[in-house]
Order: sequence, then C-alpha cells, then structure tokens
Amino acid sequence: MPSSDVPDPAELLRQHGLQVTAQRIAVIRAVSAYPHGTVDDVAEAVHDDIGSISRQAVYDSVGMLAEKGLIRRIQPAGSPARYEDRVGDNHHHLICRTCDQMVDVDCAVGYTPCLTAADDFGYEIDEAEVIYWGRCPECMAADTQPVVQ
Amino acid sequence: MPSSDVPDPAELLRQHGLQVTAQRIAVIRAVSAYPHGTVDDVAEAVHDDIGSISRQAVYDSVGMLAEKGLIRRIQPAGSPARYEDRVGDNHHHLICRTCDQMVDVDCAVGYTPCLTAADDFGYEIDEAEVIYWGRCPECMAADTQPVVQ
DNA sequence: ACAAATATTGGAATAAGTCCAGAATTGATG
DNA sequence: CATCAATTCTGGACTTATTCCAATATTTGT
Repeated sequence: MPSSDVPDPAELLRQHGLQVTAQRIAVIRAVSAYPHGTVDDVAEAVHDDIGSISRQAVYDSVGMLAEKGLIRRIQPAGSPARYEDRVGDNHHHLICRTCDQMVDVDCAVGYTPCLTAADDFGYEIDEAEVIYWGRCPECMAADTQPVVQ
Repeated sequence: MPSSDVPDPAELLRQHGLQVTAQRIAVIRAVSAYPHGTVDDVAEAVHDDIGSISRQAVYDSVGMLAEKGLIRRIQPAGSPARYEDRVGDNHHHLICRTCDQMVDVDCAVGYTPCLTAADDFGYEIDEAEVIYWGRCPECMAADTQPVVQ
C-alpha cells in the first residue's frame, strides 16, 4: 500500500476532534504495526518508537481511539482487551483454543449486524459479534503426533 | 418442571467422575438458580446456601464443571467469566451495551459450529460464538426521554 | 506570550483470577 | 468401622488487567 494511502495519524486525530500528541500518534502506529495487540504490546511498541509512555496514557489513548472508531477493541473470552486498526468491515476472528493465535475472517455481509437473532426481545441490536474457535493447523499437527512410549 | 426432571447434582458429579462435595453441590445449585452469574455471584449464593466457601473452591468447582460440560462458561467482552447450566443447545446471548443485561437467544442451528467461516485457514473450527450487542428496551426508553432544559 | 483545557505521568487502588502449603474431606479398601 | 491415599478446600499471597487520582506537562486558541 503506497504510503500516500496510509492516513496521517495527526490528521486522523484532528478530524475526530482529538488533540494531537506524540503519545497518541505512537499508539496509532503501534496498533497498526501489531494488530490484535494488548495494552502491554502497544506500550512496548510505543516505548520502542518514542522512548516512553505511561500505561495510563496507553489506556486513555486506545480507549479514546476506539470510541471514535479509529481503531477497534475486541476482547475474546479469556483475553485482555486487544486492538486493531482494521475497522468498518465487521470482520470476525478465528482463534486457536490451544495457542491463542488469532486470524481475521471476512464477514460475509460486511456490516453490522450481520446476523438476525431468533428473538430480539425488543432490543435495538447493533452488532452480532462472531468469534470462531478451534485449533490451528500447527496445534492440530502437534496434538496428533504419535506418542512415543 | 417437576423436581424429578431436575438431575440430582450428586449423581451428575458421580456420572462425570467427580468427587461429591457439599461445595460442588452448592455451586451447581447456585449456577442453576442464577444464570450468567459471576464467581462472586456464585460464591454469595453458596454462602447463603451452605454457610461458607472459599473463592478458590468456587473457581475450582466452576472450572471443573465447565470442563466436564455440566455448566457453560461465557465471557463477553468487558465482563468477568459467567456461568450457566443451560448447556448443549449452543444458544447465543444478547447483551445491552448500557446496563449489561443479558438474555439467551436460541441458536437457529442448535449445535456447533452454527456458522461457516468465509476462510477457515486450515483450522479445525469447533464453535462459532455469537454475541448480539445492542440496547435493551429499558435503556432505549431512558435514552430517548426528552431532556428537560 | 499567555492561559484554559486537555493529556500525561507515576503512582495507588480495585477487580478478576491464579498459586500454594497445610488442613479437611471423600471414598476405596480391608 | 478404621485406615489411608487421593482429592478438595481453606485462607491467604501473588499476578494480571484495568481504573482512579493529584500533580505536572503539553496542546491549542487568542
């Protein structure tokens, strides 16, 4: 992707009424570089990028960015919150139960909600979150290796 | 449901090779009485039932019961782990983003996985977890009340 | 340059879950 | 019924993830 296609983080922040700070720019870059990263992953990447950042600032930044729709917050069962910059296509995730590896899976519909509940109980449903669980090829291969007696 | 239809917790435990203890029986009863309860909810219910139980014993019990398929562990984004005794029908959940109220939604298929990923990446998929997010009727009504200036 | 508003810092605190040694209980066995 | 091994429970300590908070720093508009 040509660098001209990568939106300027500072511009993104301004467009959404957010103050531009070095920390926020670094957080955006970190989330882009490491999809599905945790706050710790992001903090580490930011540390490598601009030298240092408080955990509070990471929490504040990802929270604000997610609220504005600039990044997406996901949190599969048993996981801390994770962040990705692939937004707007309602893609799903496929996660290995053994090694926790996660891959993106396109949504057949492409927007929310992509499923209809059998009964909506009068709720105004805005999203059908889908997570596919299973085992990745590597863990399947490792699991079925013959046991040496 | 006639009480004869309610499986005896002790018998359930024995059938699954688990030792029968007062704590485990009380945990099973608590999860049945309070679907979608957290460990704290269960501990409180058990406390009312048999007087006392350690948090560790609650964690151990629900963990073991879930492993054996006697109860189900769910953990929507932003929530601690929750437990329910409605197992085997792959039902989904509908959660209010405002008040966190959760209701069960029947699965159109009734067994896992109930959806097919656009690309399975060679994974062996055993479940498509679906969570519907939105706002419940009460929160919708409260939100659209005219603002008195 | 200045000042208000916002953001960051660096801790303290809370919530959720795990680890652990010792005590208690369960259930098989004789 | 007594005994004992295995398992479970207890009551803390500990870890991870996230939030709270006062003081300080930075951004941005004037």
